[in-house]
Amino acid sequence: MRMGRPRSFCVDQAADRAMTVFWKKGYEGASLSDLTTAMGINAPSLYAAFGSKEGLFKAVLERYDARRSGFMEKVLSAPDALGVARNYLEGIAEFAADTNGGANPPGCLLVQSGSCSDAAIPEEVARHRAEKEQLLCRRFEQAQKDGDLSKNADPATLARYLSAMANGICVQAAAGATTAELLDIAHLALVSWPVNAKTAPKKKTRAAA
Amino acid sequence: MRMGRPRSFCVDQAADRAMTVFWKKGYEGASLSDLTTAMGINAPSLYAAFGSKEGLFKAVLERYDARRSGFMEKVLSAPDALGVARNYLEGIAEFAADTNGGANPPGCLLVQSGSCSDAAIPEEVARHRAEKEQLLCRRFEQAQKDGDLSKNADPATLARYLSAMANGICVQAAAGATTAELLDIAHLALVSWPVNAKTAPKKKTRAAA
DNA sequence: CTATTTCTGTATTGAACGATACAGATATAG
DNA sequence: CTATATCTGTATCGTTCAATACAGAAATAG
Repeated sequence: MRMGRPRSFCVDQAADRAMTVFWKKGYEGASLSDLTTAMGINAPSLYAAFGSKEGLFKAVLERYDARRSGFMEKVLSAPDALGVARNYLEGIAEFAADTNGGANPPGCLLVQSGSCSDAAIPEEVARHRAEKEQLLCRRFEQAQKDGDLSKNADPATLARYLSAMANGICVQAAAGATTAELLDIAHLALVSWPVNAKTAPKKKTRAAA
Repeated sequence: MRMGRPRSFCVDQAADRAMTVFWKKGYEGASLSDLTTAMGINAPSLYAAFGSKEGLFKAVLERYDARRSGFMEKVLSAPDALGVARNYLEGIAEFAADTNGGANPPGCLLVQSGSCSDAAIPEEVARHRAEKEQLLCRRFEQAQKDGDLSKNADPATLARYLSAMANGICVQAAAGATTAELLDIAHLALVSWPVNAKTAPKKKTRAAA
């Protein structure tokens, strides 16, 4: 054990509790008072552990990613590109409407804080979103090699499309849409998938794998 | 002219200047100091004209709607449902990436401020988004009567789909996507339009995955 | 044991927040 | 003209903000 008085709280648990505050109120809306109360610690402990409010927020984003890494793995492990897309959008639709028993508001933490007096915050959040978009893009590049995605399709565009759709679903969820409504949107979005649609980007029909 | 000393500034112009501040920094991030500086007036004048920071924000939202009412009219006046959808998404894609010569950031004012310590703000913004969604829904109901939209399609779902897509496009724009990228997304989203797709949604009843 | 290190709670910091009191300026009403 | 009403700028209100100083508590190291 390290020298000195041991920490009396769990950093991960504290970050989890801070997450719900940021989620509900946004970065600027979450005051230090809100945060320390929810985390069950005092301000000096927060600063010792996370450095600053921004440091805490970044730690929360990392924790958010860690929580949802299992979801992305499941999405990417689908047997073909369409399966990936379906897993992704359906998963987002269900997740976005899930308030986790009231622990968090509907929507997605990474789609909040779109603007902020400190521009570093929206940029940081956007970076986390872009990470997932890139995972999708890479997966679709592989799908093209595997032959389960049309050579005419552009993996980057498809990934951007899914990402945009997912973000839009989260906005709708935050405004109170039901899971069923979100799933309807997701399914409508999947109709345009190159393998399904007759009017694929750059016209050339291709047999399904 | 009214009794008393006349107002020395234009309310609409002041609201326009406040709009860019809210747009860049969000509701909470925009301080009274930021706002009065941009508006070129002092705090008492702001409070006399708008009542409060929240009152100013609501006035800005109304002004935003007024500015874009011409766009919605043009969108809704398309000859058929697909034309409406295309006008809408293409217009959003172009608008979202347009910084108006640096006057405003990319994205949409109505997609910012997703969370806030005062929940009335996200609700107000969501209400303004929902207004446009309802306009689309009504237009699609009319399109069904006119026969240029499949009877199997659900106008409300289609409107929600377009709205979600538009919001997603705005999120991508705020993160720095180019007009061309946004248009690619928009066009991909239009492929799923019932009139185009062979696999149109056949049942209005909600089905689980 | 003593010395050192690190965390804890209390109490507080200066700055910035949203919002006003006030007095002077400028209009109308009679 | 005087009286009244409304807007203007200055100067400031009390509150809350994010962030710390400090002293005591609780661990290790020798």
